[in-house]
Parts: sequence; C-alpha cells; structure tokens
Amino acid sequence: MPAKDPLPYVAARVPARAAGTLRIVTWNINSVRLRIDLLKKLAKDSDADVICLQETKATNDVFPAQAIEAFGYPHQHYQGDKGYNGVAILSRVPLADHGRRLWAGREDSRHVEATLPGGIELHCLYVPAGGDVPDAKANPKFAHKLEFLDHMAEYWGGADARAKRVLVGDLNVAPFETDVWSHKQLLDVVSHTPPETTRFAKILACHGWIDATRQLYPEPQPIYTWWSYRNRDWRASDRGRRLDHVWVTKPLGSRVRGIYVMKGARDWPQGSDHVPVVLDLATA
DNA sequence: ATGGTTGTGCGACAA
Repeated sequence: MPAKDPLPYVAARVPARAAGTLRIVTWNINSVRLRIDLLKKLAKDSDADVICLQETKATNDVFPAQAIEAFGYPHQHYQGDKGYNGVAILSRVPLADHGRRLWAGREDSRHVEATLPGGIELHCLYVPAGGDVPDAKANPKFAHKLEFLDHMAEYWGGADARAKRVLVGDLNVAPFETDVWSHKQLLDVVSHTPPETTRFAKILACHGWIDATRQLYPEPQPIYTWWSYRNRDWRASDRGRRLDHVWVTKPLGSRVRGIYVMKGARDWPQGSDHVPVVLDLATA
C-alpha cells in the first residue's frame, strides 16, 4: 500500500459530490469576463452547487449574468467595481437575504452574503492585498489591510457564533508557517507578516471560526492555493501561499465532509494565479 | 535578479 497522501490537492476533477452534501467552491478568478469559459469549466468539473468569486473586475452592468445562468447558476448575487475588486455568489440552489457590508470605511466591492437552503449564511470576501511594503506608515494600502482585518475582528466578535455560517474567499493572508513556501523568507513579505497573521488568529478566535482546511489537513502539511505569475515554472519552484480560505462556525464543524484544492486549475490555459478551493458540507 | 507576469483599458496602477 502506498502511503496515504494527506494533501487536499486534486489534479483534475474533484471526487463526485455525495448525496446529502452541499458543494461550495471559492475562486479568485482575476477577471470574470476574461475567464468566463474557465468558470464554465469549473462548474462542470466541480459539480458545484454554489460558486463564490473574487476579483471579478466587472461592474454590475457588465457582469456576465446571462452566460452564467445559461450554464446552470440562475441565482446570483454580485457587486463589482470598474477594473478592480468585485465579488459574486453564483448558485443553482435559491439564495435569500442578499446583503453586502462595507469594511474599513470604504465603498469598495469586497463582500457579499446570502442565505442558502437550510439556513446557512454564506459570506464571500476579498481582503485587500496590502501593497508591497509591510509598513502602515509608509504604505497606505498596508494600513488599509490592517484596518480591514481589525474591522473583521470587531464585526465577527459581535456576531452570534451559534449561527450556521460559512465564510470563504481570498483573505490575502497566509496565516501559518506551512501556509507559505518559506516561513523565514516571507516574514517580511506582505501576506505573512506578524501584524497580519496575529490579526488573522484573533479573527478566528473571536468568533469561534473553524479553519476548515486546517481542520482536515493540519500543520505541518504545506498547503498553497496561489502561485505567482512571476515564476517561469510555478510547479517546479512551488513558491506558493495559502491565501484562499474556508471557514465555518462550530455548528457546522462536524458537517465538513471534504476540502479539495484544485491545483490542476493553475495549469488551465490563461488561468488565474489562484486555484479554486472546494468545500463539501453535509446538509444535515 | 531593487527582477519577474498578468489584467484593465490605453496610461498607469493593482496584484
């Protein structure tokens, strides 16, 4: 018997969705209009019930809603900005209670939420990347990112942790040592600096969030969901980071049936630099 | 390698 591979990575298609499970996929698509055909492929390959997107880079008037409905996702809730940001929840099951929140005092499109059948509250979030310099005084984008993370702790700290709640998205933080290819070399690189990782831990703790990926695949197993475009051979250099996250509240912790990181999607022609992450959740 | 690549939209930015 070969050793069991503990990685959540899948090269091609994810396992068939089991009866009685809801499949939610999150993907930083880096332009929904450029990658509409890859979105269709993701829908087909993953058999997702719900797809959450970040960095759609499309205002609502140009969002490809009809094309997405045509391949099976008529229930949609999206919010976009011109050229940047943009988030979407696309579903083949009905959505209720559509909402969005503004974070860190900005009007940008970084969050949408909706309620799924069974009363599961789903949040799709895109945390600011934070620029290049990890100094809040010298770099306003980093200051904005820290403020955004502080706001998350404040908001979730005041929310009812007994709710059935899922949060997915590109959180732009690789919180643990084995969430990056080199902990030492990235301690000073935005996404893995102590001001970010300590805030990340605080947000998880203040709401009793469960990091579903790490619940199933604990440290020190390295897990990455993003590999930079700026590498000749992303797979050979493997300088990845885990920036895309799946969180659930405690009432859903025992319902997590699977997590899959669709690593093969990094090789899709003209693909995103992020790969989709799949959550299988038992419906009861 | 104070590099490198990609997307938006047509010049810088953001990532």
